[in-house]
Amino acid sequence: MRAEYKLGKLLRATERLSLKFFERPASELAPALLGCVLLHGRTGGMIVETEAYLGLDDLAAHASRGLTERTKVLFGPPGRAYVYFIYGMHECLNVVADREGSPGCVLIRALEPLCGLEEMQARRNWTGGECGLTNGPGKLTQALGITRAQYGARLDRGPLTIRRWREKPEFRVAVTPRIGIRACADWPLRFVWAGHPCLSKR
DNA sequence: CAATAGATCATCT
DNA sequence: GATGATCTATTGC
Repeated sequence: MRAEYKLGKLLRATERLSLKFFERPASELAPALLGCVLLHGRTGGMIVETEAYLGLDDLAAHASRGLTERTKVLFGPPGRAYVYFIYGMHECLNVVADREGSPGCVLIRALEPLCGLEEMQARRNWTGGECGLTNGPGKLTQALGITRAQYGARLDRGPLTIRRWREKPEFRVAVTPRIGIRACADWPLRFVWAGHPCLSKR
């Protein structure tokens, strides 16, 4: 676990990603996003858990049902935010992967909080440990203030961005089946920073 | 501890 | 009209 960063210091310690970075299959982008930093406004954290959703053949993926009003951003260019509302209560953030027309995406499932902890605590009304702020897909969107208002936002720059460290952290990646789905439940498409304390609960 | 229930609504059948 | 890429509180051992 790292100490909290001031926003300026975090920005200097990291660098922008190009839109090209996101233009690869979701199964490759998902592990590549581990260790990157997700920022929204003055709040943010390091990505420690992701899941890949592949598209038409992956019946667990929203895009497998085809192009609809909700999923249209998945069929567009990569590096955009796919935010959807679920269980009448939660928003989930995905990163659009792959080329235009190939609707792969990566679900961001957990962060290590790095920046704007107080603001995140207030949004979550949370008084427990730091990891509890962002160790789940619904929790992290609430903590960072991400909603469907960010649907389609580009992630290479702007208020909602993903950046990478100038000095890449060392860690091991573990792969498991995805969580909370029925179809394709045994496909090994969940990627985690092995042993990290901020992973989501089973 | 683990299991379960309840919250709550956009989306698709 | 049923379901769901979830979270929290509560119940039960």
